[in-house]
Amino acid sequence: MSSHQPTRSRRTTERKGDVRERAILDTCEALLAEKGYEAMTVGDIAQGAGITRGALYFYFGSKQEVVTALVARTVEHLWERSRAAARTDEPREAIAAAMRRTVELWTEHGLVMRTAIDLSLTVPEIGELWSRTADAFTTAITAVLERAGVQPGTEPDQASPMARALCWMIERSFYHASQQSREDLRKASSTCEHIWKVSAGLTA
Amino acid sequence: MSSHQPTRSRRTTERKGDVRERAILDTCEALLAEKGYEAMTVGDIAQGAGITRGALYFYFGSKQEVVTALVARTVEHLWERSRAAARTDEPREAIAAAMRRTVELWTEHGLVMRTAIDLSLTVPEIGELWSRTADAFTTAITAVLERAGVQPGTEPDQASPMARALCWMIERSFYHASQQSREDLRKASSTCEHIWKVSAGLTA
DNA sequence: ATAAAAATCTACGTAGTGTAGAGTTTGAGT
DNA sequence: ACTCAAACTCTACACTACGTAGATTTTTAT
Repeated sequence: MSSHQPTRSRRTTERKGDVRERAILDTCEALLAEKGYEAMTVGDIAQGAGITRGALYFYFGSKQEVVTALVARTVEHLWERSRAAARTDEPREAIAAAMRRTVELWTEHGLVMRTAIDLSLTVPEIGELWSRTADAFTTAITAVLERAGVQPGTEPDQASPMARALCWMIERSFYHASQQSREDLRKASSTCEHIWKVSAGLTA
Repeated sequence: MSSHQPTRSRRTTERKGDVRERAILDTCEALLAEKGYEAMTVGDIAQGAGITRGALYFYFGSKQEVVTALVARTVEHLWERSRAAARTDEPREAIAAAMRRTVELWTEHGLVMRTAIDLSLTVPEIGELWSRTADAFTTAITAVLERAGVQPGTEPDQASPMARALCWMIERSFYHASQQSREDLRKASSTCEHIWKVSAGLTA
């Protein structure tokens, strides 16, 4: 190997470690699905990634760090997807679009998102990541509510606090539904959408 | 000691173990507040209760069993309180009353309730207990919605699923608020109450 | 070709869990 | 008052999983 890469080789061929790192995170995600966080041991992850425990500690300082990295990777994904969010003006359509996107996110990344929520309390780093994500969603919801005519402000019946509550409702509903079937996810989505609309005053 | 207790002594003086058991649960609750579930070791609990680790394992088979018992004890409390629930017919007042009660519950037992939620996934027994509790709340909310004129049924915009979503909203909102201040709890309560009313069609 | 950096390994120290089995206290029946 | 079983408590141990140390091999850059 080693094509010496004429000029554009500021970044040489991908480090071997980068591949391993990805392998570790992938294995971690798989094991998380298979046996859950507690039952999953550092040895398991290493074995799955084709290295020994000792080698794994070269990449990550602890089991928690591995999972944190996995969450970070996924959340990164969410943010990118969110940035490409529809810029619909019609509130009714904006809400429907948002819920469609949320269903997608949870079908694709439900496992990691559930893990993030579960570990938010015990792993501060993850708590921080998830808290940021929730804030982003809350902000988005607030905007829609205001555009639909809800009073802006921080009083209990004004946009901000309402958005926060709706965000928690969505989080929890999807958290549970995504453990069941894809069908449950769809139903939960419809219900949340309905409550969101009603809360926005779009009662018709 | 040992007054021989003429006739009514079918149940002799409280077993020493009963006292210990209570001491263990009390200590567990205190430690949970102080250092959290993960950091709290079985040795800590035993020490706090004035016995050795070995002795503790006479009462409970594991750390998880201790916490499960604690949750059970608390949930028991909730149920009793719930049975004594106001039987108001006027929906608006029923909602207000329910939220008042919920605030009480979370101010008094927030810590254990949060723990129950956190461990629901990893400790099946606790998951079961909490799931029952949530069901009870959902049923109550459903009743109020229906009395307020919401269509009964299981379609996404009918009473049952809506009640479930509202239940999750309340759970999550209080979960977070109870980690902050009593004031936040009050605010969260107002917001949830408002959304609940609007969802019930009590928009005036 | 060589030396630094990157990656990997084996071996060890530690903490916390749960179990075994022996010892002590309590109390109900005689 | 005596006794025996149940209730209770202890010390000691085995096991698992984590994280660290330090030696060793592989890659990569010059």
